[in-house]
Amino acid sequence: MRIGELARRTGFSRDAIRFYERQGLIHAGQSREGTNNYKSYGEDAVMTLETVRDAQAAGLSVADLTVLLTQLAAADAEDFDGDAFLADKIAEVEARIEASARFLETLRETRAALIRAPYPLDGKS
Amino acid sequence: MRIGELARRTGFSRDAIRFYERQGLIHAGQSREGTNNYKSYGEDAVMTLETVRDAQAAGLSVADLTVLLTQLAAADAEDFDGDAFLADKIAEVEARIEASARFLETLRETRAALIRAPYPLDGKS
DNA sequence: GCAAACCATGGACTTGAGTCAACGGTTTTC
DNA sequence: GAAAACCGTTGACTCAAGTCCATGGTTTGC
Repeated sequence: MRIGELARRTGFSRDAIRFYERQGLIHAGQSREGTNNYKSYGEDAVMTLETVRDAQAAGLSVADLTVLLTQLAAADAEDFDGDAFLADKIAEVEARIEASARFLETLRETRAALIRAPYPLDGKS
Repeated sequence: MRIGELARRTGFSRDAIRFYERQGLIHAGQSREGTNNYKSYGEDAVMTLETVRDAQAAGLSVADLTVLLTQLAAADAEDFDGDAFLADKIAEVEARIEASARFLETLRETRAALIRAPYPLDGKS
């Protein structure tokens, strides 16, 4: 598919997709027709970009993602030390989820308090 | 306490703390002695900054935090419509936690696969 | 057959979240 | 009583993650 369809299907802008491609997150072949120089993306690009979306929500940088994805692709274990990186990122994401859950609880309590007492200055009226 | 202690106790840099103060996230009084112009922060600043740390992990911007904190302080319900903002942020954080959990699962599966088959190119040796 | 919609490339620009450097004043410590 | 460590302010700078714009070529819809 071409970049427009990929953009529609993933919700990323074309410019963002091009940016990710420059960073090595996804790869495209040339249109087999050779007549134009349009790039052509496979279904895997959709999957990758969906993962990218989740990873961003989890706080990973594009640089981190690039390392992860290229290391997974070339998982030939000579550089299996990528496991340390992986373990690192897992710990990071776990910590971020915990912090987020704490903060979510704060938000919920705050909201409950506001709803319970919408007019806190009204005690003696 | 002065900014150095606040920095030590929260793990934020002095510059970051000053930045948050400029953005209205925390507030300081002047040192009561008046002899110098050092700012003086209360215990509440420590709490606030701890919340800020969690909120950042949850993906909130400093601008969002400023709105939340000032709205909570001035929760006099004339502008109770802040509830909509609150509900919004709650939904956002929930979504981010779910995406993060999905991504975490991906990371874990990846790691398990790598550990199970550390030398995937070695099938026939 | 032509206008509208699409594509690639390059480079400049933007925004958020700080960091850094320089300056001069203050407090602490030896 | 100095040197080291701290403080405030200002303004320039950085870095990530894109966005925007211009230019020029290609495809598609009517």
